[in-house]
Amino acid sequence: MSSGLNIQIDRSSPVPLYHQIVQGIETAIHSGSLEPGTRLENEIDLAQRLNLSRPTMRKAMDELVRAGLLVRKRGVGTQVVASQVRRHLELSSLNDDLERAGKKPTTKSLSFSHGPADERVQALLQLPPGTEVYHFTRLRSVAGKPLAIMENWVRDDVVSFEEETLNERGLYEILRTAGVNFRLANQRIGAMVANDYQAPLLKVKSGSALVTMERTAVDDTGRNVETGSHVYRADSYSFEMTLVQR
Amino acid sequence: MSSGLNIQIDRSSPVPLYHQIVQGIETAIHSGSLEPGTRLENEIDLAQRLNLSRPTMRKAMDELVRAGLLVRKRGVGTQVVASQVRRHLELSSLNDDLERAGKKPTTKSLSFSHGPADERVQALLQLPPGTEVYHFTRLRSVAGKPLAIMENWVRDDVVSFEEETLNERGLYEILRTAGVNFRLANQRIGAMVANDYQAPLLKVKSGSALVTMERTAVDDTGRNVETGSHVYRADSYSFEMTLVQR
DNA sequence: GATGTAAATATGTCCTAACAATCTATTGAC
DNA sequence: GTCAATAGATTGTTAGGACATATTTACATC
Repeated sequence: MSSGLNIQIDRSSPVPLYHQIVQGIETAIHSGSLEPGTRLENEIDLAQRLNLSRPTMRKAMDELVRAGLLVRKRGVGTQVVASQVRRHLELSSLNDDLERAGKKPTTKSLSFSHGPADERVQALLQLPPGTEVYHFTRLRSVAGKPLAIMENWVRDDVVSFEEETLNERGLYEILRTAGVNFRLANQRIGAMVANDYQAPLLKVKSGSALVTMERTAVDDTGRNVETGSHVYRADSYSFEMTLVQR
Repeated sequence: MSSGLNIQIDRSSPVPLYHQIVQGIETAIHSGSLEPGTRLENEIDLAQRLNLSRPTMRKAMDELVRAGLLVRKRGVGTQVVASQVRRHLELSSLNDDLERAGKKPTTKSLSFSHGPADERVQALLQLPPGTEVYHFTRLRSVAGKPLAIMENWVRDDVVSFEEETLNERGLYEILRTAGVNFRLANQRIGAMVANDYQAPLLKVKSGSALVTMERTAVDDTGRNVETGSHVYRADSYSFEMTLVQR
């Protein structure tokens, strides 16, 4: 079964060629023109037909394999994965995720302070002596329905801002604007039951299930810029991800 | 600050060169000889010094960047990440994880059956007509302490086994032995509170927090081999992971 | 009919080479 | 002194080629 893959390559575009391929195949899969289970043409033919070198084609396929859209097997070929592939758990903020999903999240600041960090936060952010932190708590809602309580600590040598800003823009958006380029984050997902402080804020009964998430984010200079501890209503939120065998 | 990185390369080894580099740098970081924040030599020099081509060196570094151990910045250089990097959330089973951690998990089968799948499982596994499934529930404990209740469905055209086998070996181990090569998995992590069935099995009070995980695993031929729905005691289990910016 | 062998096919690894884009630090002009 | 242009350093992208290794298929042999 030949794939009949037809991708437009624009060599004058600033978008790297391999990324154009990634987008092209992604689109073909999501649009249904590449059905699950389809075997792709082999790398060499495909590269030749699109006037690309094999390394470029391979780099594109590598990305798709890592993203979980394709499966490769030596000596056999490359196949479209036969499953509804979920978006990879990306390094993004809740705010971004919601906006991308077409929702309109609102945020309300519950507390805001600026000063020295306690020992735990100092260790998590590996703060240099003298560096202080912003510490704040926010309630995020969608369509009037509370979704998450978010407590965060941000080092004050990367950005400076006021409490009001947090009501208008997402934290990651603020940090990106300030020139912070996030590269990776360590996070831990668990569960707890809502206590008497959380329950009324999230409009759930005390004792309801909550998803917890703790995250520390690192920027491209290697600094631990931000750490946070969030809780989500379990009936409205869960973490989806695709794991790929290395 | 030069890194003084010294890695032994064995060209007669069957282990790919780029993977030897990955291991070498990983070891150097974990052993402390490459401290967090250290700038590595540039790719070209490093490749030359180890008698490798730059693409090979880059491939190794790519992996380490994806694994969250290194951070690269164009025009600047490559740095060791200044954070305690957690192991990436891998495509592995709970049993594997526990054994790797030195624990000795025990498993008790709670139910076992073989027959046609219901609609939901049929869709999740994209079962071809006529294919049936094994359906079973297990309780996993560590040091006598119950940790998780695991309900799984496995298509019967990849493996055949008995209930007793599940008490002795992990599911993924059984499947791998049967020649299944897992490539990726889609999973969703959430939370719930323990109901009256779960609570006594896990030896927690009804209403305690549980972490939930649903997973469907795909093998190297693109088949959805297995799907499962697990619950974990929230006081003993959480999911840790490193997210990397693409 | 079962079994082993070889060829065809596909991905995996590795190399050399060149140029582009970005960031830093320095230099020079005003 | 300040700001802009520039040079150097470093990673990012792309090309083309060669050989290795795994898998399947077809064929020959027993």
